[in-house]
Amino acid sequence: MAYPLEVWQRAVLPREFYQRDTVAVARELLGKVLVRRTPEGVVALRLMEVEAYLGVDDPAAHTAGGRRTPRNEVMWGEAGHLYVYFTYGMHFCANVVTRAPGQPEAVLLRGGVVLWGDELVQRRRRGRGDVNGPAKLCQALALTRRENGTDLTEAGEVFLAEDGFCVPPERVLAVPRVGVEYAGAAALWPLRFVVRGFPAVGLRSDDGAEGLPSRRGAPKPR
DNA sequence: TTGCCGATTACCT
DNA sequence: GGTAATCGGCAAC
Repeated sequence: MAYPLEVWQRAVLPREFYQRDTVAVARELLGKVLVRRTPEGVVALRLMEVEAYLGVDDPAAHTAGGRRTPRNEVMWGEAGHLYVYFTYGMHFCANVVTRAPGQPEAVLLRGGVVLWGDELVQRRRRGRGDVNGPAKLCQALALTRRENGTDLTEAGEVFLAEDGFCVPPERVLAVPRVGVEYAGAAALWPLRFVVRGFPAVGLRSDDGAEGLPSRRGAPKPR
């Protein structure tokens, strides 16, 4: 097959994709391809886990209550840009900005499956190839403060693309977000979206991995 | 200017 | 399951 980078470069997600409802964007980001180019090579990741952050009315968001600081400035701007921040003194986390300017909402990129550049990922992750967790994702893709504000709709050093891969809605799990206990009731909002079977932190990894209704137990969701 | 704590991870028991 | 590592953001003093 042709070098897949060429394929992804021709299928970059347009601005309009990001300018919609944040929950819809989050759900639809699952299955999309995050492409990262550096002098070291190309890494491509199929997104399997994300979290929605709903702006000023979401106590768990950096922009909760209308907070606007140099750090979260990108969230206040145009949709389709990358918001990267530093946390815990040693980690970076990457988000995709959604909605319109003045509506500071975003989707945190938490994990995925490496489609290209596995060797490079292994090197950056010190021998590990798993990309489940926002800081691991940034490490695997070499995303740092330098990439903060990058426009993801241009096929440059970081962008998101569509390649026809489809995640059926019934394979998407909606569960509470991680590490936001301080946000009170909002910590329970089911704004974390995971593709069933993806080995995400704090989730059973054997649930419907083959797309079969394997022991769909007691409570019937929905 | 100070001080607390975080949208985490890895490694220990 | 517990916790150290490690530092910048941000609110309060």
